[in-house]
Amino acid sequence: MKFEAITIKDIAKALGLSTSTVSRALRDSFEISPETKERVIEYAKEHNYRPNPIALSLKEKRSSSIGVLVCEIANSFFSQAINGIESVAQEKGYNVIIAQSKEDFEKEVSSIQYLASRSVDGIIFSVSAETSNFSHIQQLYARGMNMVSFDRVVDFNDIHKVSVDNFKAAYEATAHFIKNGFTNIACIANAAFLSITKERVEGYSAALKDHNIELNLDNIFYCLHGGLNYEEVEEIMSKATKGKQKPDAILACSDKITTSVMRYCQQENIAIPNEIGLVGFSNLDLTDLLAPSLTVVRQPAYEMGRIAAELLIKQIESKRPTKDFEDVVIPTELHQRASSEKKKN
Amino acid sequence: MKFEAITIKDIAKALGLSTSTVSRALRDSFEISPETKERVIEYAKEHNYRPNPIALSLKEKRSSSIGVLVCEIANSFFSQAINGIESVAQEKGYNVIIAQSKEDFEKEVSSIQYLASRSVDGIIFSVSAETSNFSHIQQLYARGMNMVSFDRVVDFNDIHKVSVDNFKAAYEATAHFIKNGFTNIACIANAAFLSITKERVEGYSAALKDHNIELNLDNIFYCLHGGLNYEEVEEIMSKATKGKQKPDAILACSDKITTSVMRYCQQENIAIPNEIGLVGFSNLDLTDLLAPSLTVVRQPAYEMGRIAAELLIKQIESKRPTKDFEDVVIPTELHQRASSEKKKN
DNA sequence: CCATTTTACGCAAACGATACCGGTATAAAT
DNA sequence: ATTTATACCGGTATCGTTTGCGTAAAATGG
Repeated sequence: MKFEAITIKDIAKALGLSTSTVSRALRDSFEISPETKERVIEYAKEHNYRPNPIALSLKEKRSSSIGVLVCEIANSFFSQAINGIESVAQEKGYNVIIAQSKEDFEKEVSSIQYLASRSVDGIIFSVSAETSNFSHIQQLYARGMNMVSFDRVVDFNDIHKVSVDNFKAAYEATAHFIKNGFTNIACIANAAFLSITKERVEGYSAALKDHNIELNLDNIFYCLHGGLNYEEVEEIMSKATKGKQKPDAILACSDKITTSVMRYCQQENIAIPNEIGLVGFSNLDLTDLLAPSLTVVRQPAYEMGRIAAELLIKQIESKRPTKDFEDVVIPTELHQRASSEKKKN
Repeated sequence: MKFEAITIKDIAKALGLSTSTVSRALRDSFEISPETKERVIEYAKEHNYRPNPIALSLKEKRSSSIGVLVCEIANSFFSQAINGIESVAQEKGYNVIIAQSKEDFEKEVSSIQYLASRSVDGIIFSVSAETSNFSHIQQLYARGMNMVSFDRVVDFNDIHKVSVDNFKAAYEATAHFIKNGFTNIACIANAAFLSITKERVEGYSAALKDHNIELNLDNIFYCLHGGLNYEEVEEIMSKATKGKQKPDAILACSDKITTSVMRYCQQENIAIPNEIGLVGFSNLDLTDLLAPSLTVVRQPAYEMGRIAAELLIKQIESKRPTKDFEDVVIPTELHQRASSEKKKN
């Protein structure tokens, strides 16, 4: 089945006019007599005429749509970010096309190529957990595609970036632990080469150092697949809690990891926070209702999405190549709750 | 800035061929000599040629993209469903364009019109909480747009529908309450005219009847805005719990409502399940970790998304108009946990 | 060696909308 | 009566791609 809609040609034929006249009448050109305009507009309205956006795209060399590449839509952080992106896009007359990498490098490359081949005017992307090489992105960017790097940002300059202050977020969370009396704090992070991972681990390390706690590299764990599967976190937790130097607190550096850690502790009957403290990055809006209520680092995902979309659309609609690249860094919020309160002994 | 990519014309000019020859060479036509093919393909590869999908769309009268209209992306049910839709779309070579109604009727109408004007080959939609009139959808559908009604389905026939067995879901949840000793069960549902609301309320009512509990209409509450804002649920909860016939259990009929009810109970220090039992529709994957662990009705959102996308794409690619319309009804899962266990007195 | 087939390619139309470059008809000005 | 201005409208190229048709040149057959 195909959806056949009325075209400017149909109107022209029906009214005995040329397509150019119809086009001008619809665009309210001064060269068309009021009567003709009226006839055309009436007919168009009656037959529910809409200009074919595809024909326009071809002519204008722009599609009025932007692509969004994330690892997974069904993730509170990303779905909130997409919400923000969609809001701005809607306001400015753009479509949003989504693609998922599922933390798979190959899928990321093919998705971005697919989006690229001129079906979108620009791309907002957060790289997959497997992405340590950005050449596919850099090439596309060099060829003139408008792009905004977002959340897990790239390591090269001259591109708009929107992210949170990951260093500070992890620093504050770690300092919060220390202030609450935890000393042997483990950090379960995402894949090691991701920007967010590096920054968070650095923040974590810096906080330890500033509080005169020696950094133990065995306390830092990486999830190669971003904690996409539970088993990954399970293995790490098993290793961490069954070692001789069992940590008394855990900083979980992603939504998925946080949830998995909590689930593991429940399954293994590890009491939070008495046996082990927990602070997690999470954008779920019911972490306050968990048992125990969870101390979280919350990222302003919606706002990040809005900013990224605004930057991208501004770049798309700019006549001149962008000169000043923004590196927007947004603060996170630490919500202090029960999971990180050490019981006084 | 504009992304200028190489076209078939550029290749033709560079190699001293006509565009038709290049086109045929790239499509491996038998009319082109092996040497010419080789030259063209080599050059195309070298310059990273990709056919312009917009030009193709114009010619083929299809865009290879499908639209998805939901009320809100940042909702676990819908983001999981979109995940499923995107998976199938990706497999079959389609783009996914998303739009949000934000539970607003006007926004739904404009979004669907926008998607419609031939920029998508088909639409998967779940209507907004404000939608009681389906004429905008029916008109578009009658004009030949491929559509699949999903989750909150329409009330007319001859269209593919994908939903869960809402009647049974609510029936089972209510029966579960009764079995556990609850008798004065309230039901907080979505907007009254939604298909899911009607079916759930009917299931709830039927379960009461089958267990010889008289239906009290004052125990049924509706959220006009689908519980999108907390205040809506707060008001209902306040009214429900401060009445003379205070319910001893609540069936919360959507993700948002469930979370809001829990939050209200915590704020007002209403003990779950001792003071009030709770079963909620929810697709969040950590409801087992809540305090208390939450009895939920879980909908197979990912699977629903996949089925809807498969039906839609099958319809799009079918030569003949669809005759047999599917009404796919998928069972839900009742996960029994602490929030609905009445303490024996 | 000529007739016929085959091979290999080019031309042009088509998809829908726009915009430049015209053209014609009427009316006003000279 | 001729020119000029103005108001209105049409023709056509364009965007990138595919495809039916046409046709040279080469290959084949007798």
